[in-house]
Amino acid sequence: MPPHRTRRRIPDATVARLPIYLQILTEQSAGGTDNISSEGLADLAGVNAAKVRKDLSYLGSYGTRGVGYDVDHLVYQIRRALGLDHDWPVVIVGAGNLGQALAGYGGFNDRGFPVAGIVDIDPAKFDTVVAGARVRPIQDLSQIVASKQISIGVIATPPVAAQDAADRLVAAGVTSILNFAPVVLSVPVGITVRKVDLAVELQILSYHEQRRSVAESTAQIQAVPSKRGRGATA
Amino acid sequence: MPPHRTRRRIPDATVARLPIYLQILTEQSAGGTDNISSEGLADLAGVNAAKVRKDLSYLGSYGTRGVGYDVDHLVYQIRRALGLDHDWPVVIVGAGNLGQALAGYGGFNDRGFPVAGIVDIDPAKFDTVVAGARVRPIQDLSQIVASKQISIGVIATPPVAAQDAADRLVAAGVTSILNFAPVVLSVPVGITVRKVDLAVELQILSYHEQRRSVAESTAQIQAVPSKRGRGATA
DNA sequence: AGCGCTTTGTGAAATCGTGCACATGCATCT
DNA sequence: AGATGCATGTGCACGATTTCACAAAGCGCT
Repeated sequence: MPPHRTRRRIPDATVARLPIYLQILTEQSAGGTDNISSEGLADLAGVNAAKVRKDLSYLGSYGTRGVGYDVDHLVYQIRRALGLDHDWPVVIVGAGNLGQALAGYGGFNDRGFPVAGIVDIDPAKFDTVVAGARVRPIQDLSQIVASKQISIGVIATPPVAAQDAADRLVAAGVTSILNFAPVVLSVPVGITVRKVDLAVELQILSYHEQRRSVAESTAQIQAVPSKRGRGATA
Repeated sequence: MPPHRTRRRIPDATVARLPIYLQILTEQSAGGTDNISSEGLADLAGVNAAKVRKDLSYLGSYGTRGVGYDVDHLVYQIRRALGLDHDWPVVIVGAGNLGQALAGYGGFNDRGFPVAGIVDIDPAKFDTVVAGARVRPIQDLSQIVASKQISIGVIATPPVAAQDAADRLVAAGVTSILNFAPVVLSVPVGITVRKVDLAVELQILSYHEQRRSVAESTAQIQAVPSKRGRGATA
């Protein structure tokens, strides 16, 4: 059996951090840094050094004791673990405000997720060109997915249309869905769904703001305890 | 002391789920349902009923044994816990593709986060009107934040400008930041940052897709084990 | 070649989150 | 009023994740 056989399952929490490391390492590589320690990477990512080492250990032993990690090699290994050694074309359902912005957002194409198609249910939108892609009728979805070997779909429809969009995507053969609509989708087992809800993010910030003001008004004693240092706060 | 004193700290995992419950309950309320059981809510949210009960128990004992929860009262309590009993105006930094889409995205205004201003550094964009808001120079940021009592800022700039945007927001007095730029921000302790990175989400999906294909090619034995049922997958 | 410095990789402990199982308490019916 | 049934609220066990702490290992210097 080949040396790089299927590694043991990587914990979800780690999978969620690997893209961050990847982004930082790519920047470092571009900046000419060719070696980095777990502590250096941890500082840049705003996490604990031990966590970085444990995360990376799930990929294999690619560091050098006393030295650190070779940046380019780490980039290669993380990309491989995440399945980023080839492009994953995506199809966007919904050509409204958000769908158009997503199609035009450079971050998709640049990072290995070219927009292979964008569909809508509204005939008024057909054939309008959004960021180089022509909007096509939702009836063409299956054909687009099949012909371009797409396995990832993005839902950018209004809430009421989201479940229908999901059903159509699944029927067309898509197995992963990124959902921007503020609804909980119901999908068959085996389909992976991730939800990004802007209002939810803001509401979580609201919670922290609210706590802040309650704390301020009730006690002057307890000065900001926050165990959080510099860097992103959860 | 008042009965609704500062409750004990709510776990992050619970805070992240409360907005989902809130959304579902709001829909249910609009649909005429006035009572719901933990199991009913759990099904709609795609989670375990015990988890729902435990989550809600952090807010207090607002259910009735043998009956369930009063939908409207739960909506009220969750809103209060999240600090949604008043609006939180937000300011958007960056009037590019994404910034414009965000400003035009109804989900902000509708859910208690009115866009109180949008600023950019590029003079060419000044005074263009985006979804009812006039783009203003970034120099006006402090004044906007101060005059409208803003505590939440949204960063929708290109990656290189994001740290500067964060510094300016913090200097202007903002204490919570929602960051859409794919960079790790460095902010003083006490500032809450949440990051939404579209590419990260896609990369996580990519990981699952990649696993799927590896699994398919190595073993036909192990049929999709997936302990995940219907509903959103993590 | 050996020594010492540095940083990895990983057991083990501590913490956090989840889900089960059931006693508790409310409402309804007789 | 008492009995019955049902769904909440929570103690407890389990699993996942984080953090600590240290032995193992590479590198450079003498």
